[in-house]
Amino acid sequence: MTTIEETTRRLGTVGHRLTGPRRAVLDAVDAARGPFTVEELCEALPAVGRATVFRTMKLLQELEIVCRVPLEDGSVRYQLSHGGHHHHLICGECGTVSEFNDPKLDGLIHENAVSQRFRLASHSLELYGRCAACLSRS
Amino acid sequence: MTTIEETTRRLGTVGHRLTGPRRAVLDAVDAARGPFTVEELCEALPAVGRATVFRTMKLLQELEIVCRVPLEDGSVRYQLSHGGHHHHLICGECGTVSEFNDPKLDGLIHENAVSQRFRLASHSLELYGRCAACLSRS
DNA sequence: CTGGGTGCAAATAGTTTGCACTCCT
DNA sequence: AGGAGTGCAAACTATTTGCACCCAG
Repeated sequence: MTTIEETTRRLGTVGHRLTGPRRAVLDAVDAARGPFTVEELCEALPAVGRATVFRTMKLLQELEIVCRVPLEDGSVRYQLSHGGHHHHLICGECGTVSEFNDPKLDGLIHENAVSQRFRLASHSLELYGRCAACLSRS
Repeated sequence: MTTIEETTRRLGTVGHRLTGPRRAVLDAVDAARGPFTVEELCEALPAVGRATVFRTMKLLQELEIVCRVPLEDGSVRYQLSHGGHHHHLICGECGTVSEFNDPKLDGLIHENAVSQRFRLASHSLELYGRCAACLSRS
């Protein structure tokens, strides 16, 4: 099932409308190979209003269709997500962002919270460095 | 040794000047009990120019005197840091941010990077939830 | 005395909001 | 038909920059 089909279905079940602009944003997000900024999305969709792009991106984040990727310099990218809890491997050379998940890691994070008597609600972990492709290329 | 004394020394060794405005920013940072925004710092220091506050904060981050704390909503706070590598426990109720460090955790993060053939340069981990003080209060 | 540092104002970037209008369902 | 969704422009928040002036070393 494509992202678009799946999302169309999800939008419906959650009581949202599938409108032209939303479809356009979704297409653009789906077509993007890697991470992108809202600005880039706006440029790719001159027919869609800026505010709508922002509103739609917020919606897609809530639906876990895209995820927010914070870079080291404080800027933010977005990327089509596989959904669910995960962490990011962010390549500083090519910009590629891949997702990974490790229950052991999450467990250890939880243990730390417990030992500090902290009630953990969520956490975020980003790894910065160079991806395998860039390493082999150099 | 106080933060101010230590920083004065550090500024000198790295070839930076200890000026009035820098001293003022440093005093304000040192006086802050918890995390703060640059905006709050500016309000507390009407005599210091906005740009200088930003420039000084950037400098203090490089010297690891303060650290940047990204909140869940994407906004950013700063806080006097103990320096060195650490992670954050961020209380969504009182806003308190405490630092912690766990070599086992860092080790596991490293293992994940290795298994993905990713050359890890750095990473950041933030835990969001409620601190012990807030939990016992309710 | 001289270059790093500063203040100010303007510029830039990123995001949100008010409101009249549109169009899915 | 009716309310969710949209476009636009203006408002906002956050941060940076150009430039003339200043002062710590």
